[in-house]
Amino acid sequence: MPELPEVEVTARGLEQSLAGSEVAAVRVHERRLRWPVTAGLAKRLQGQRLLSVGRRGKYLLWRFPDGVLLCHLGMSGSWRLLPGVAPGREPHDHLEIDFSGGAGGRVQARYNDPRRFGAVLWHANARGDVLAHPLLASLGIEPFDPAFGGPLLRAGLRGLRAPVKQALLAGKVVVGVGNIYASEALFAARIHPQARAGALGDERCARLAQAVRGILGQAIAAGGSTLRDFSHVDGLAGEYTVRALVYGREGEPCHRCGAAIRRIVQGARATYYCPSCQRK
DNA sequence: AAGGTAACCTGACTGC
DNA sequence: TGCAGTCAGGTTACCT
Repeated sequence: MPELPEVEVTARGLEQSLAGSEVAAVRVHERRLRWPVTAGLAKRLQGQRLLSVGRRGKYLLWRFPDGVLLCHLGMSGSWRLLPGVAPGREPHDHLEIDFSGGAGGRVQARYNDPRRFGAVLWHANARGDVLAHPLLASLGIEPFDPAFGGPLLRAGLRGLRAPVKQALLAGKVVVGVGNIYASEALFAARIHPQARAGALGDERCARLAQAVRGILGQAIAAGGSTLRDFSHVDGLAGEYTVRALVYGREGEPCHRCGAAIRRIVQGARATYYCPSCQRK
């Protein structure tokens, strides 16, 4: 589920409803996520006012006066907002945070994560800037940073012998390109997923940078809907119809040239591409 | 030091 | 219907 667009939309939703309100209670039902949920989380959060909710890569950053709640959704995590003091729990609801005193009155945020690949960690301000946290320090540039573009992408890929698909996915050059969007961006840029990352020239890097930004931007505009599941047109006169052009379409005709879409495996992950439109 | 691979987990789906 | 096997949108840790 969660690639960058969904994380971005989640951050905006949380910030809109919860910023300015205060943590009234925290209940941790299951600590065993990717790493154990920080011990004593309730004590650290209790009574603190949520300042903002942002994002770095696919990490959510809940900023409080004393520190930052770092949260990653892994493969199957999600946050839901429930009005008031919502009773009952669904399977895989691992964490609940009750907020009060904000614009929306009492609101509860619940973290659900069937596969438990996600993370919920507290970073105290006393430990320094959260962006220097080991999980964040080596992340690539944000795709919507004005500095990101062909030249920076090319500089980042220089010298890499890995296939460009895997270089994108690694997130060391630019963050936010998940498995679906990697295939989609390469299709949009007409670059073969097995092309050597370091071999891409100025022009193809410029196309790829633009494709990455374009695809992610579209998905955010469409409300963070993930390409794969998105099958219906939304109400706005079909303005934001986002669908996968190659991902999950093995054997189906390419929308650009009609050739059969191929599926290969790179680093144990599926990649889809058009063998005719995309060149090494 | 870049690059490959195993590992973390549950659930949905496929084919016998 | 049941059961085994495969695959899933992410990332780190570890080995070469």
